[in-house]
Amino acid sequence: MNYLYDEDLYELCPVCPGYHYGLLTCESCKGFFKRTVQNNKHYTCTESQSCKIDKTQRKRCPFCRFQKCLTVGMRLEAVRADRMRGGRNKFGPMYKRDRALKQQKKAQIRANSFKLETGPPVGVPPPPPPPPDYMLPPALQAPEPKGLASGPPTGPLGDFGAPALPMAVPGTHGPLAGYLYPAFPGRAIKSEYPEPYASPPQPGPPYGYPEPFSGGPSVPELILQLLQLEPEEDQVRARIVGCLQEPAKGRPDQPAPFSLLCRMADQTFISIVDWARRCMVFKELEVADQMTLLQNCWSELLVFDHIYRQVQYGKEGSILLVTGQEVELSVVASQAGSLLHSLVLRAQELVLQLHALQLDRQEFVCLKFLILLSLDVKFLNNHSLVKDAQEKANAALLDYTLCHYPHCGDKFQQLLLCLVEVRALSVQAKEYLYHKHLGNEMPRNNLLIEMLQAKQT
DNA sequence: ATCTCAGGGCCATAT
DNA sequence: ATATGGCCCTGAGAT
Repeated sequence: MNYLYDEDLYELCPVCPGYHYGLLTCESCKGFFKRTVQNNKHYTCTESQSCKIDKTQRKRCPFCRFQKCLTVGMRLEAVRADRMRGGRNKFGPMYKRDRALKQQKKAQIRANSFKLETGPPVGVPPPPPPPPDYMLPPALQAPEPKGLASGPPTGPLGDFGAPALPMAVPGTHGPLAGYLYPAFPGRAIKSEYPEPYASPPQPGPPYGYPEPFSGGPSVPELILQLLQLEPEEDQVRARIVGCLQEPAKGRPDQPAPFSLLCRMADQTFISIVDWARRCMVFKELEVADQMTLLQNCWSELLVFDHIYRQVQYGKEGSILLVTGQEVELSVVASQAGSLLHSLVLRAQELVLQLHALQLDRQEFVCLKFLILLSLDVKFLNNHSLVKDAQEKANAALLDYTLCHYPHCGDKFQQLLLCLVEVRALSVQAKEYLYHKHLGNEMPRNNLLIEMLQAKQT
């Protein structure tokens, strides 16, 4: 008999916290994962791809359940294409480490239950800390994949790292410092959560499971940290909707929808700056470097924010605004003007591409971080910190994609290629903004125009 | 040679 | 009708 029902062997399943046997996961998640991979199932999430997955709710969203399976370290390649039964797979060392950790946990639980008989109740002890070193998965330790393991040749971001715009990259930040601070009253970039809407540091990962699964290939530490920094979509939405409900101080002659759109973009940008300020590495930088980085990437971060919202939203015929409003593309076509319409359509193409690539939340946060740091370090004072972070983020993304999407070997490169398109889109978006600005169509005190102008000085 | 355990399949039950 | 999940079979690698 292989399956033991001895209570001592009941342990938490890392996917849906609950009991399972001597296996890596419970039978239900094992079966679910197997069926999903074998039958090549594709699910979609009706929410924001961050559904809570636990024992009672795991059936509600197969998409998020499968994502969680991948996140905690279940491996696609462990499902055999030939369906051969029996035998052992090639992840011996990984499972050994996991088993060792389980043994430790078991011993602790035993010791604890002994204490229960002799002393006051004691909570379940925390699991042993994961190994301090984030170990590269076997795929990276092996000689292949050629050309990937060593990273792109021209710096961590390859060509993406170099500014594509002909505009001068600010070596000095005099003009910017002069405008960004007034634009953010009481908002020195390094301040410590003074804003009412700024999310406080979150105690744990945003998902249902409290700890990253320590035994499996798991998710690189850097990505886990980035996931924790992600603001709650609901909170961001609530704050922005609240801001937009205040009467506009803009020009009365302006069409209300466009003015609203501009304020929405401004508020989204403020959320992005908040995120950046909480971001590791970025928050360690001196303000001048922070400014330089933000000047370089603000429009790309805005574009990428929009793009990822559409990837999650998943409808082709309409777009989802940060406020939660859905706008039909036909409405965009008829009301937005041709420039904005073509911009939206071009963005939708990238959305489709990323959807096909199955961009997930882990990759999204890592790409966002790469965008934030995507500047040749020669323009910064603290070269080493940023360069090191760029390399780590690239390695984390490569590592994650190889580990969790081994069937599409070049996902890493494809994702970086998408960033090139994000940059191109952001250039087009800035051209659009500038066009509106020249036509005197932008609301007064618009943050994005200030960013645009600061960039050009 | 025997044991282990992580694969797969089956099928009653749930949705 | 389809998905779920508990139970059992299988067989390469470990002992």
